[in-house]
Amino acid sequence: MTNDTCIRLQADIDQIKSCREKLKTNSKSFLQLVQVLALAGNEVRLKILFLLEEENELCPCDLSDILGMSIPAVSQHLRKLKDGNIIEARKQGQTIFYSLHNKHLKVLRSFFKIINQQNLVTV
Amino acid sequence: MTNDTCIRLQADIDQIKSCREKLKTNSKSFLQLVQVLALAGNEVRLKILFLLEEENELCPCDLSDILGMSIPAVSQHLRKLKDGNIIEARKQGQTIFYSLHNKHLKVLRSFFKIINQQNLVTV
DNA sequence: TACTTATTTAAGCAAATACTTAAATATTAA
DNA sequence: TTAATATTTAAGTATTTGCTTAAATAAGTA
Repeated sequence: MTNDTCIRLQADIDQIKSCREKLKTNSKSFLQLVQVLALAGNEVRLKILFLLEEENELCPCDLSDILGMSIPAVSQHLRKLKDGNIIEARKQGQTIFYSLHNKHLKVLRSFFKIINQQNLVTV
Repeated sequence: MTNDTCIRLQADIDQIKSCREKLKTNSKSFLQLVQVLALAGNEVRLKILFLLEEENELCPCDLSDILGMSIPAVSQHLRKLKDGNIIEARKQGQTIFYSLHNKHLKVLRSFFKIINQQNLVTV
């Protein structure tokens, strides 16, 4: 703690303590949610998630076609989503179908809801 | 379109077209939502947003104290949130109080709801 | 006026991100 | 077994991110 730390004279010590405790209480929730938000906070990945919700399952090849980007690029996004337990893979022959994982469906659905609502408003 | 493009033999052309259209229809919504998700998808910023919801308003100084990080670091996060119209500033003397901006309250509230729900489940 | 306080801004830098191309893996077809 | 297809992985790179420290603003105080 160097002397350039800013402790306001009027700072409410109790408020600050209470805030620290709130953060501590919810620390796990923050970590979990941040992970999902960070993954969904990328245009390509949000589109992938949205499409998986709409179409149930899609393969990297189709996604690459739909999104107009290279297969490795799509594949790397899928890997991140899979590592985060947000999507899961099903293999059928040489094709791999990705779909939304149950674990974070609730959170994701709240995103999709927003997308659809925004659409109703802005159009 | 190089020859290494992957167009599956069994690809459902209609499905792909329909997906492309869905993306186009929602393109604005994606951009808007992605911006919020990306900003909230950082642990420090999510905590700041959560605290602002809980405490109504806080200054950079208190946030730095609560979060245990330097003032410039906090200030730079606040700037991003302000640039994204997620928070707004009120000046009182030499103190600047930040609070959640109306524009994205709905989206943010859905995040906070998740945090609180997760907490009920995991504890 | 000079000093302290609250905050921002700027420059610098290490780490993370998101792509590219090329190579590796695995399944199916000839 | 060889070739084609679907996908992943790896290496390289430009850009972005999130911090640090130091300096600049701006408001209140002595």
